[in-house]
Amino acid sequence: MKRRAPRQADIAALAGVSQATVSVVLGGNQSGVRMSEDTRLRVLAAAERLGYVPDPVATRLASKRNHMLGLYTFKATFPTDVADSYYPILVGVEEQAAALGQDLILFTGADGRGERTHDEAAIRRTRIADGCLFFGRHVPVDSIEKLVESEFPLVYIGRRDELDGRIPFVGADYVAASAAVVELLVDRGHRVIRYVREDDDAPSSTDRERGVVEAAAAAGVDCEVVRTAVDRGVVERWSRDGVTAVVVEETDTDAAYLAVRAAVDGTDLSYAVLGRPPEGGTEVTGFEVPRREMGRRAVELLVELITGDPENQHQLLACEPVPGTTVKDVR
Amino acid sequence: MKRRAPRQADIAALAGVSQATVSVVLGGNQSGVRMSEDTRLRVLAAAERLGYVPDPVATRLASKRNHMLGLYTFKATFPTDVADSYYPILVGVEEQAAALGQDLILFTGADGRGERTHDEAAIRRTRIADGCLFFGRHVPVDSIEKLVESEFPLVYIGRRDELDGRIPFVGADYVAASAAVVELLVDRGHRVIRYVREDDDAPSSTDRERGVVEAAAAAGVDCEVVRTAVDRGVVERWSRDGVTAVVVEETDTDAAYLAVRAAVDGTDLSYAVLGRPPEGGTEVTGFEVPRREMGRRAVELLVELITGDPENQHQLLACEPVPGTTVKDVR
DNA sequence: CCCCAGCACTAATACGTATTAGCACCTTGA
DNA sequence: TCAAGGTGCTAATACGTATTAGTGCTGGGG
Repeated sequence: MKRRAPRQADIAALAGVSQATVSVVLGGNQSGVRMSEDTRLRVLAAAERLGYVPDPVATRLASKRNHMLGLYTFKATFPTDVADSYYPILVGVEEQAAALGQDLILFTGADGRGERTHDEAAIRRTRIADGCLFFGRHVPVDSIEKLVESEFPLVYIGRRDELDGRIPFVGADYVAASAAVVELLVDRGHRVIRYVREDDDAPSSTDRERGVVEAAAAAGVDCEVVRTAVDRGVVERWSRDGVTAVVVEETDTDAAYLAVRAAVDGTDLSYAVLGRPPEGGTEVTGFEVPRREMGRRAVELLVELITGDPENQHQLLACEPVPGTTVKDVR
Repeated sequence: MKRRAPRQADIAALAGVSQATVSVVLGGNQSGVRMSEDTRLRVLAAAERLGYVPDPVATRLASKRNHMLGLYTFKATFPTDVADSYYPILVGVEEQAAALGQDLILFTGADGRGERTHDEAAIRRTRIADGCLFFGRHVPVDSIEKLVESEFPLVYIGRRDELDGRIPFVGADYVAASAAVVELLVDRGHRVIRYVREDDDAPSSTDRERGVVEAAAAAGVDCEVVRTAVDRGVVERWSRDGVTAVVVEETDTDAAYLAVRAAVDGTDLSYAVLGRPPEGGTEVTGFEVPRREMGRRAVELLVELITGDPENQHQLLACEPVPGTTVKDVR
């Protein structure tokens, strides 16, 4: 009783032509095969009547494109925490994909646990799409290298420098944005500051550190980098050392930021964040990562890679500064 | 320079066997073909040496299912407003899809504008997946009917009664939940209330109205249904008429709710919402729609439909009451 | 009447893997 | 010596579409 989805062969039978003819007609006759208008219309009518939809898998096997973009993230795609940093990225991706007429395949990985492992098989599966976006703090280099080697179009969301720059990406310019935060502190008179960061060497962390350290050096400011947990005790020590401001990295969990905020509360230390924490009353000094725009641009770049005329395979987007209210002037 | 990825045929040549043998060996010999251990090892060794990786596209073409579920929504999939009501649904869908080893295809529609029209072609495209989830206040009946007719597995998120119940769904029991809200008002002594609803006859609206009206009738309470905009003037009139409480429908936009809240502010009218508006200080009396669970269950049901042993094709989930603080006692 | 030039299609094949019927060979027993 | 039964593998085909070389037809000119 179960009617199968219609295929080109069914259309062909209905229209009294061959499967090849159907393929040619539905494909818009790219190769310029001679075809009467009458036949063309008969085929189209038959296709319409049967509600034909091309099988993307077969399409893909037989040729090139199927107008689907993959999206592979190294954790649950829809995090429970709505405020999570990459929701805006997804918004941008979806927007631009729709604008360019591409569907989206979310590769969920097969394990079903939240923490996505770097699953070889799952990553390979991305080949079903015309190309794939990847997102995550780290790169499973071997798997990704295989894809890159075989010239499978892919774009990372976030700067990457693995594989000698052979990984195209759209990222945020954390170096410049972080430097700007430090410069703001300097302008306000701060001369002794601390930088608290995650103990994890993803580019998004090292870039921020670079921006901070370089800007501090350029201004001749004392800036120690701290990779350990911060509490009241640490803050008191800082005060004795003449520290007047703290800069904190922002991450998904915001653990470091929250710790610093709690420890600093009630003191007269200034603080700033290298990003923009979820709203919570006070506007914290820092900058806005253009996540939505990153999503959009990543899709744009990916489609360019697929169609073969990529503009700039390594894009860094500027971050808008957020003045905020958590940095005071130092006399 | 572009080395083709090795195929089973290459392995076969290297190991001195046929492609079929390679397929059998690499497939773990599910069908119990007789095979000497020696040959098996030769094949595996050859595969290893060539760094073979199965082509997922070909694999899927050759087998029947592709382990992809579609998700079609009648507006932008990732709404800009993060608090939007269906984000939690997506979370549930993704969770359960991952748990069941299914990938997700988000059909973006080809037009690229935010407001998704009921796009025939886009809806047909859902056939790409093994089955598809649909979500939206209304049903494009003709398109959906074609899918249902051809026994394409689909599940609506939200109750539907179109097509004589031939549309499987997972919805929320708004009738019961709405009745419970009215019963709570009655318990607190309210005898004259008003029900403000959208002027739109989606099932999620009519179900709520039914719950409210039936519960009011059962309790012998005066409850007029209001479909027009509410402002200060209206509220004042209500007060003169002895109204002590208002019940408001909750929707995506929350326009009605916000209007009522504003109009009621400062008066001593009680109010309750048929749902749970985004946090904004006070906890409003109402109920929690189990959206995430709906997403999960919808995926579950869809997979059952695909594999052929559906439990219950029409599921209504209970909503957890939220006591809240916006209903006062009436002496 | 034959030949050639278009015309309108189609036959054949490729893409890479999965599935299964069945072939060729060997051993054993009578 | 032949049948029966077992072993080890392969030929053939399916999956659905894209591509291209080529086939049969028609009509007009010589």
